[in-house]
Amino acid sequence: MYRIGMFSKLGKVTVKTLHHYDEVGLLVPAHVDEENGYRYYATGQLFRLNEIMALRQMGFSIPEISAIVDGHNITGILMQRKAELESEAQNVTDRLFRLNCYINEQKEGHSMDYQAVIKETPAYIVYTARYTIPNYAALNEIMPALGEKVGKANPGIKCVEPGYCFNVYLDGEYRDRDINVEICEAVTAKGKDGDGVIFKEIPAISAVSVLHRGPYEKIGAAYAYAVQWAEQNGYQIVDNVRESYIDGIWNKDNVEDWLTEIQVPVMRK
Amino acid sequence: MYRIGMFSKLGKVTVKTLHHYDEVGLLVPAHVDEENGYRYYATGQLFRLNEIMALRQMGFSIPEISAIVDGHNITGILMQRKAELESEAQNVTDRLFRLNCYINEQKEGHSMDYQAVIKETPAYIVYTARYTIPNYAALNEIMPALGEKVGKANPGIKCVEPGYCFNVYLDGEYRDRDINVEICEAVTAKGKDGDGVIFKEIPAISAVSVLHRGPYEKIGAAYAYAVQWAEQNGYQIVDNVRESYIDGIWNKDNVEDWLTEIQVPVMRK
DNA sequence: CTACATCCTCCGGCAACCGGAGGGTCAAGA
DNA sequence: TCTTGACCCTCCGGTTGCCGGAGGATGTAG
Repeated sequence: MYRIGMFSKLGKVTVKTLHHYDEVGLLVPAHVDEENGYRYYATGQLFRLNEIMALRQMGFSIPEISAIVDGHNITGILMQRKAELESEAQNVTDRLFRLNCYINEQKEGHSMDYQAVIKETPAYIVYTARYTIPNYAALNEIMPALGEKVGKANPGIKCVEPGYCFNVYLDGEYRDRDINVEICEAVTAKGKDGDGVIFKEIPAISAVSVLHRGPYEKIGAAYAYAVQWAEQNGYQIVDNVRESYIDGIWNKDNVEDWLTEIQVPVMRK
Repeated sequence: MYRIGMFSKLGKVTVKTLHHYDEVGLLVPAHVDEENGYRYYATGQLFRLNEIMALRQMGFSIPEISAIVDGHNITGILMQRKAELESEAQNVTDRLFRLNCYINEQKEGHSMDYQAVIKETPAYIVYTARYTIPNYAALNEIMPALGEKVGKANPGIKCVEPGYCFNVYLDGEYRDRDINVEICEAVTAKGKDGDGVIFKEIPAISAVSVLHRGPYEKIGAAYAYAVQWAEQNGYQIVDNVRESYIDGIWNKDNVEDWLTEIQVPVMRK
């Protein structure tokens, strides 16, 4: 029987770790002196310690290790951890890829015009209406008119502004004229459909988010960047692109201050 | 200017996170009401928020992000993080491999005779002497005699027992007769060489550690397991194998209680 | 005027320990 | 026999990036 310091050297762990394992009941000393509280370990406990360390080195948590060494539901925990590790591996390579993209952009020095980031958007209830518009500027008339129309037809419905008004572009590719667009505005509850207006619930998704500042004519670059970034980083585009209007003609006079978010719905490939 | 709740929805982060970023100075509100402490954010701050989120998704810490977005020593931090991520990727695949090994052994059901674990051994000062012994049992006579001899020749030197007496096997392969062995015993300071005894300092290393219980004749299996495990898990053996004697004839009568640790010095391939 | 949503500031918790304070214990040397 | 130094104990706070909740103030809609 050794005192904790010696046992810690035999097992190559710190005394603090042994204290901790004692406290959580993972490895309790073979004997504890009742007078002074000294912990005494038997050499045979090195087996258990070695197993604990082996499992720790595979990344198991302490409760998991407790379960494994005590023989509870071993296979389940093992398989779960395996899945976790696999997704973690995926994660790390993703991060590495993104970091490399970032470093490259940094080097090329075009001063980071755009920043892509993955965001989880919640589910919304929206009303929608489809249009084919000649150009982006036409939105400035259509959207307020539509809002008013829906508001009148459904008096109880409240709009969940801001940023929760967005458009979905139905064309597979970017274009700046004769655009097929579905205007969506998030509301608190479903109203009744009619007059080209449809209420629907759209699910929560992950999306690549890119912010664009300035007039809508130049938004193609942000759009292109987001799509390219998604492809490069191993994401698959799973739905039409959305644009969410944050600042615009309704609150900013200067076109250069308009702010729009591009959202490209994606999934892991 | 939006209050924190709205801004958190625009940016798809929690209010708690914004509080935290304010507290650590990473993203402070454009304006704070002096009366009630309400935080107000400008839409333009979404750019900074997006950059922060992008960097967080690459795994940077908050101090690192602060440095990056404020433009300090960007390249250094980026490269460092890249290196970290690469070693992390290595780490995760290693873990995964080890876990798979473990799962396989579990399945094959030979009840985990041995457990391999990587340990960091510290540097020691040791005295050494080389012998060719006919079999393991011969150690039981040689080792105490050697200890006594060295003790007499170097009165000031203390032995750092236990477990710090180990043998290094000079044969490249395992054998159970005519063994070339270097006996090493850790001591507190260097003494003077002579009579076949040499003091030396051995450096800290990583080693695969496997515990063996029972007589020395059966130790070959543990030895084999350790070496095989090291190879399978992508480690390179960088030095002769050591055996560290934890329990033996000096304190246990029953041979089945003898406890020995095999240490195979390794490095990442 | 009254809900109700939203905001504020603490405070504690999470995982697996580490570091240190403050104080008791033990063996060896003077 | 006393002292020194190594070792041991418990308790407390800190690490990272937030989350959850308590308790209380504020803002907005009906």
